[in-house]
Amino acid sequence: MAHNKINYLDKLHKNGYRMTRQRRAVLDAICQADGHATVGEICYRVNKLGEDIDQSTIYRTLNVFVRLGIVIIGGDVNGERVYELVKEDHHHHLFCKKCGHEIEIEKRLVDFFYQQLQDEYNYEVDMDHLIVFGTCSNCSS
Amino acid sequence: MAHNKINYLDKLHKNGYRMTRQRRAVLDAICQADGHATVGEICYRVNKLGEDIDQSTIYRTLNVFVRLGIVIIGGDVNGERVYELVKEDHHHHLFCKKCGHEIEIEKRLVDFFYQQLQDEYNYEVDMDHLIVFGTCSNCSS
DNA sequence: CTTTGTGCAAACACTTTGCAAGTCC
DNA sequence: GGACTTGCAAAGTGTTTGCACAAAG
Repeated sequence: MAHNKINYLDKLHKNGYRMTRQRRAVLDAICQADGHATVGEICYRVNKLGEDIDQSTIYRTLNVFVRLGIVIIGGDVNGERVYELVKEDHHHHLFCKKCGHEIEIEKRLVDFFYQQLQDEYNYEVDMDHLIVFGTCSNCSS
Repeated sequence: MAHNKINYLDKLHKNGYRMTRQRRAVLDAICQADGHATVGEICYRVNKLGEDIDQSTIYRTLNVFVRLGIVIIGGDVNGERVYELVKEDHHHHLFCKKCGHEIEIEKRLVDFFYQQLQDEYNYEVDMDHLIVFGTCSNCSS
């Protein structure tokens, strides 16, 4: 995790942004939430970390992170956006609907599939995120 | 499409709901929008159909449809929910994050990809629903 | 010391809700 | 006629923005 933070710092600096106490806290909060959280959850965890950060700051921070590709918006749950940390590895998952366990899909499989989509539909596919739902071998037996 | 509407009528009646001018119009509007639309788009199309329906009615109608499984919430684009008609076919989509438009992915591409996942990970993949996010050719140019 | 970031409060936008009047079966 | 629906207006949420002050490089 420490290693990742250096990358984040780099990304911020390279784009003229600064690293602040608040941004660090938001990053930590999302990490502690397994890399994905709503603003509500982030607030809660930030408070537990002993920080007191305004909601507007959290929104602005998240928007900066999205702009820099540090975080993506993963959809919404009950009208609340879910923000997800983009990690270097761990992009593509098989998600078991029964036990909730995730298996990483090998890059070469995804790449081939995406390449086809790109070619056939002239679509710029978002490489950050793919989740395929199903049932793992444990649960299906 | 007419065929589908009968199903919708059935679903409503079986659950104690009624078919009304407004609900028909909302259904038509979503159909005309290729089966997926935000509330804003629905309003626009409903007006073009010569109907004048209150937004609250549209929201209530959509919530009924979601409850009955006639429609699902497909995510959000810029904070607006995207409502999608549930159709028998049309399971696999490329979804443009910018304009919200969807392209169906040909079954053979998905099948090949899924077959690989099945084989390599012994995973029983859920065939119902795949959405790949990206940017369509219109929006990326 | 200049530029960027923060907190506060107010503004926005999307969605939901209470209630009286209207509509479907 | 009785239960379900609608329109209207008002209230709720989640998110964004303007501005003066604070902090980072």
